[in-house]
Amino acid sequence: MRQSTTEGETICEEWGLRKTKTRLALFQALYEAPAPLSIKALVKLFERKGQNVDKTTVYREVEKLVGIGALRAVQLTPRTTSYELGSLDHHHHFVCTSCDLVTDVAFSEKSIEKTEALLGAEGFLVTSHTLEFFGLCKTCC
Amino acid sequence: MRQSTTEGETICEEWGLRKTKTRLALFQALYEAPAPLSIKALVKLFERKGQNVDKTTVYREVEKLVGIGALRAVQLTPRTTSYELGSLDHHHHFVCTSCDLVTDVAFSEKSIEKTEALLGAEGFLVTSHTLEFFGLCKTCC
DNA sequence: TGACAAACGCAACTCAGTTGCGTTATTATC
DNA sequence: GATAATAACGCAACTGAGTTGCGTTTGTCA
Repeated sequence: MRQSTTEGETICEEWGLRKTKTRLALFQALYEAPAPLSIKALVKLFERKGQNVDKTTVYREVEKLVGIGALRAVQLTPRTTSYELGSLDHHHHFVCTSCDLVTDVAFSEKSIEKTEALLGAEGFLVTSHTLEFFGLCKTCC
Repeated sequence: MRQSTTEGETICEEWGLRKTKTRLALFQALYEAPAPLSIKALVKLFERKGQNVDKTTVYREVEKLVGIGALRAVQLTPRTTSYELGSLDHHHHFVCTSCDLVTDVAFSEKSIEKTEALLGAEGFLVTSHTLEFFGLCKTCC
């Protein structure tokens, strides 16, 4: 029985990164997760799999990986940041304000109104949205 | 010389709210500000005007006012929440990642791409945007 | 003007995220 | 396989936004 290559190992090779336990587990977890994960959720997940990792290590790891583009940080709640794989296509999220469920939303050049209508047709009731732009202003360009 | 009615007093009357010093100063500050203000910024502003207000009071005040719709909370940075008047037309924001300048962006049914092009024509370089939807999922509806 | 509820200040707290520092593990080279 | 360089790691202490409890003050209405 041959040893198969995990998703984490593949990503590490793509980015020329050391294959550490934490990093492999992190990529695997985010690859399997249906939605972005918070640091707290990641630490808990690793614990349940019998691999105790300090939160500081996870914070430093995601900071590095966001920096090189291997991960993306997403802000879906006021206080906590979550993370998803940087290789995913550009997309947005739907957050249920009652049960905290997070679903990916493909945007694909449609307008916000059309997207909301589409979500409505799928059974989601959209009550609000946030749209913020980031970049450089006139004087900082 | 007659006593003119301030913006804060008008808003308090509209919402049937007590005209407290903090509340009047809060509405006035947000009315005059060109962009959303954080709790820290508000406390500092009050201090500079010679009116010391405890941060707890400001937190409780904005919580109440967001609850009734007199204010809106906006999340433009990972850790801190800012506030703007709830009476403002639906709009979005441009955040300069270099100097933290925040500018209001009128959306008016256009697509994200058109809005980014418009901002570009005005001298802003948009490098990214966030779009998140909030509401109730299928099971919570 | 007095009574009542809303608003307030202060101290202590929670919790996400950060920093410093000494130790351990991964990888390239021998 | 041994070894040296460096990246990764764990732990403890810290920061800073936001919260809670509680006793006091203030705005409003009868």
